[in-house]
Amino acid sequence: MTKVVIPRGPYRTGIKRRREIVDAASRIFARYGYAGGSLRQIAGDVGVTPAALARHFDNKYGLLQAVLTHWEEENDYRFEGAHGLEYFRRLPQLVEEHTKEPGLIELLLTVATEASDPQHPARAWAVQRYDHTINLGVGYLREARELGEIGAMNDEQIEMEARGVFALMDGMQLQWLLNPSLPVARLFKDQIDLILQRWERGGKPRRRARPPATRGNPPAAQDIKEPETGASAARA
Amino acid sequence: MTKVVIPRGPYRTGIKRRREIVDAASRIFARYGYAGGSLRQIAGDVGVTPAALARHFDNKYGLLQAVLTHWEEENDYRFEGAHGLEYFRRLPQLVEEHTKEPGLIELLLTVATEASDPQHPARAWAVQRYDHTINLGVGYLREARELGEIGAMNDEQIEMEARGVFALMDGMQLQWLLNPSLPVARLFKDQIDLILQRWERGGKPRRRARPPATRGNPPAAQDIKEPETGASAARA
DNA sequence: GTCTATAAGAAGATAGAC
DNA sequence: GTCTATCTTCTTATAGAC
Repeated sequence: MTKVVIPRGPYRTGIKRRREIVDAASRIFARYGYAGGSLRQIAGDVGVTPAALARHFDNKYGLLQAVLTHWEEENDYRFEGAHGLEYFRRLPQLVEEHTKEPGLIELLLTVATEASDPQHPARAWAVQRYDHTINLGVGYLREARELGEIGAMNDEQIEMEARGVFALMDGMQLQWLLNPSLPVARLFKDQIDLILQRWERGGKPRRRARPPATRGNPPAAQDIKEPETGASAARA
Repeated sequence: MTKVVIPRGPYRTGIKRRREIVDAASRIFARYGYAGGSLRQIAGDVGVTPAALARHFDNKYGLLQAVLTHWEEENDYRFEGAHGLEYFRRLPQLVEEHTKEPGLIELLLTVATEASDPQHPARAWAVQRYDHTINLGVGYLREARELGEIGAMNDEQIEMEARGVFALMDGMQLQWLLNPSLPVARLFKDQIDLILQRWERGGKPRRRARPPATRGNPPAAQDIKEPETGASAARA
C-alpha cells in the first residue's frame, strides 16, 4: 500500500492536497479516459480551482503520470510471498477486489486501450506495464515448473499461457465493466481452475505423449523475488 | 461485404461522400477514441470542412452510430455456414484479419472501454453488442453439445466457457494493440486449440454447489436456440 | 448538396494579487 | 500555496452563400 510519511510543518497541507488531487484524477481518468477527463472536473472534485493543480503538476500529463505511479503502488503489494502456482490461485481474489473498488481496473483498461494510439503520451507506460506483468507471470510459471507443480512446458508455451491468463483476466473484467451484475470473480475463478487443472495434468501442446509429471514435494523454495524473465513481451 | 444500393441521379456523390466520412471517422475514433477524436480531424481526413459533416449526421454521436453500424455489417458476415465447434475454430482467422486491418478491433475495444462510463452515449450499444456476441457463442456451444462434439456441459458452464473465449480474444488483441509485433493470431489459435481439446474431452469442472449465474444485462437473454448465420466477432 | 465563415462555449495554460 | 482573471486554442454547432 502507499505509505506516505506526513511531515510536520507548512508542507503538510500541500502533501495532503496533492494526494487528494491524485485520487480525484484517478476517478475522473478512469471514468472519462485521459482525453475525455478535464482538469476542470478534477479541480472541481477536489474543491479547488484548476490553477491550483498547476502548482503540483507541470501539465495534464504530469498528473496522469502521478496517477499511474499511484496505480502501480496500489497493485504491486498484493502478491508478496506467493510462489509458483500460488500466484495464479490468488488472481481471482484480485478480480474480486477490483469489483469492490473498480477505479483501478477501470483506469488500467481505459489507459491501455487509449494508448493503442502510438502517439498517446502514456503509450510507453502501458507497454512497459504489460511487459512487466507478463514477465511476472512467466517467472512464476517457470518457478512452478521447477517446483514440479506443473507438467512439462517449454519457455515458449509458458509465455503463451501467461499471456492467455492475463488476457482472460482483462477480457472478463471488461465484460464486467459493461455489466456490473456479472459475477466476474466467480467466473474467473472457475476458468482459472480449469487452466490450473490442465497445467497440473501436464499441458501438452498438441499430441505429444505426456511426459511423466513429477508431482513430488517441491524442492526448497528459493525465494525468487521478482522473476524478471526474458519473456520478451517483445516490444521491440 | 457491405452492399450499398446506389440510386441514380444527383444523390450519388452524397452517398459516396457519406461513406468516406464513415471510413474516416472509423479511423479517427479507433485511434483517438470517441472523446479524443474531433470532427475537425475527421473532416480534415476526408478533405472537407467540419460543417459538411453536419449535412450527413445530426451530431457527433450520430456519426459514431453510423460507424458502429458499419462495424457490425463488416463483422457479421464472416461466419456463414459455421455450426457448433466450427464457429470457434474460425475465430483465430478473425484475429488474423484484425491484425491486417486493425481499425475494426481497435474501434471496438476503444468504444467498449470508453463506454465503461455509465453516461457514455455508446454505452447501450456496447452492452447490447456484448450480450449479442456472448449469446451467439452460447448458441454455438449448445449446438456442439447437441451434435455430440463436446462432452457433457450444462448451460451455466456453457455461458462461462463462451465468456471466457471472448474475454481471451479481447485480451489478446489488447496485448497486440500495445505490441503489434506479437504473433497474436498464432498465440490465440494455440490457446483456442487447448480449450477445444478440453471441451472435446468433456471439460469437467470441479464439483461445487452454487447459485445460478446471473445472465446477461437486464434486457438480455433473448432466445438463442438457432444461432442464425450472422456472427459477430470480437465481441461486443 | 456542399461549402465558407463564424458563433458560442470549453479546454489547457499563465500572470499576478494576496 | 492558493486564488481570480485572463489568454490562446480548439471544440461543436449553425447561418447563409453558391
